[in-house]
Amino acid sequence: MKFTLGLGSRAWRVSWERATEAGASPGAGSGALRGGALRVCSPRPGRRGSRLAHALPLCLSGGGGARALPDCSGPSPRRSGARQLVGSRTMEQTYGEVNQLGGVFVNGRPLPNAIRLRIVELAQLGIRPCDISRQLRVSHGCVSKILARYNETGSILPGAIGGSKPRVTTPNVVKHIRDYKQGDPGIFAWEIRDRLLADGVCDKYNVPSVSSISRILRNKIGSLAQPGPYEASKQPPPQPALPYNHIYQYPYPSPVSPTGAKMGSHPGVPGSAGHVSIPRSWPSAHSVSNILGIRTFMEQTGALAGSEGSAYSPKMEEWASVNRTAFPATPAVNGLEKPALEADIKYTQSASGISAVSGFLPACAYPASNQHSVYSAPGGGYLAPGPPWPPAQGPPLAPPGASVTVHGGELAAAMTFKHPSREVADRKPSSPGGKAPDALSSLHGLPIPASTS
DNA sequence: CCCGTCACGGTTGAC
DNA sequence: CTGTCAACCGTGACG
Repeated sequence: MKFTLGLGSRAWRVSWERATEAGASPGAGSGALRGGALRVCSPRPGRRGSRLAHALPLCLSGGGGARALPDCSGPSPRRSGARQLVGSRTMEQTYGEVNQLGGVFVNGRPLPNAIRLRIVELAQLGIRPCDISRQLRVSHGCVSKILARYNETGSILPGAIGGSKPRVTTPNVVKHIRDYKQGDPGIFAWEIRDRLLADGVCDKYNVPSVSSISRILRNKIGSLAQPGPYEASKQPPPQPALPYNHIYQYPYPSPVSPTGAKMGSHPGVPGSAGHVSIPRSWPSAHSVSNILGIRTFMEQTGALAGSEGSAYSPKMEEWASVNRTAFPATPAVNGLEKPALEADIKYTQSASGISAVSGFLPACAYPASNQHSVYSAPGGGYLAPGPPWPPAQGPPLAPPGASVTVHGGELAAAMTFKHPSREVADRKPSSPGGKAPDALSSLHGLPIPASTS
């Protein structure tokens, strides 16, 4: 399979190659509606139509002032008609769509980590993907994808969205090229390339192409008789990676411990009869076990408060290195692609705006910042729209201890990464009888529906 | 019925 | 500031 988003290596053009750009005809409706989308290879007769055309009003933030910024920044308002807003205030519109299962999603955006986590969690409990799909109301394709990725990388986090491939011609590289050139004016670009590799300045993944080197020689070196703009000023030139640093702040707005407790498993802890053999010991802070840990509300609040702070930096870095070490060119720091946290960041940022959870929780688990708020349906949370699944009867599958109901708050909280040191303490022993909803039952005084099914 | 796959329309963020 | 590009997203249908 492709999709090798390997932990360590961030191949920018990974295998997940798809013909994408090829025939994408922009314009049509949102994904949900793209009924007419033509499938190049196999035209489907009747693609489903507009069932989703209407979006649901999910609440959203009412929260009133919570959001730091008016969401203008969100997905461009008024893009496809399909998107819909869920808010009452114009500025706070958020967009969301409902899939066939009744779940809410934001086209183009990753599912909340809480959901992702839940998917993995349920899978480990032995629940079949199809059931997970129904329970969480996430398309099975998505469930499949997330589980596949998890199995492959050990991470439940989405990949890096947006951005550009890190530059390979870092100041350091330029400097070396210049040195080589100065040392041997007649040196060829390809020789420089070889030397960069030989000297360990670059590796095969980030060595500049010959043409790039030529360009550097022509544009930079050529005129650089003296200290280049780079080193003169900044010693360690900003590595491309830097931009990703901010990611490390990873507060997830919603606290509360999720059922994470339920599994409460460390990589090897009893509990999940994971059909997904994942007893991997995943050093990452994002390991499922860690993730399942819950941060305390206060902890989170604090984190949120200091949005700019480095509440989680240490950990994140740790994770970073684990997760994305591979990009040689970009040293450690960014080992972590912003990517992973990206989504959360957003939440984070907005959260910070909210100042305290209090603001966002009442109505929405997430600060209503643009799309994200979509996931925060009031009370019901992500699953809100639509009848409980299965519709009328109890969940057929859920093992006793694994009721899979998801609460909005829970979801939001699920992904909070707790500090390792607290992990154990915070975790509740999983109780066979249930997932300890109590932890979730109230948040900051707010009652959260114990269960929806 | 299940599930892996992939086109699609979408968002994001660096340049 | 805006546009472009290339990454990723989840959905939904195919097989």
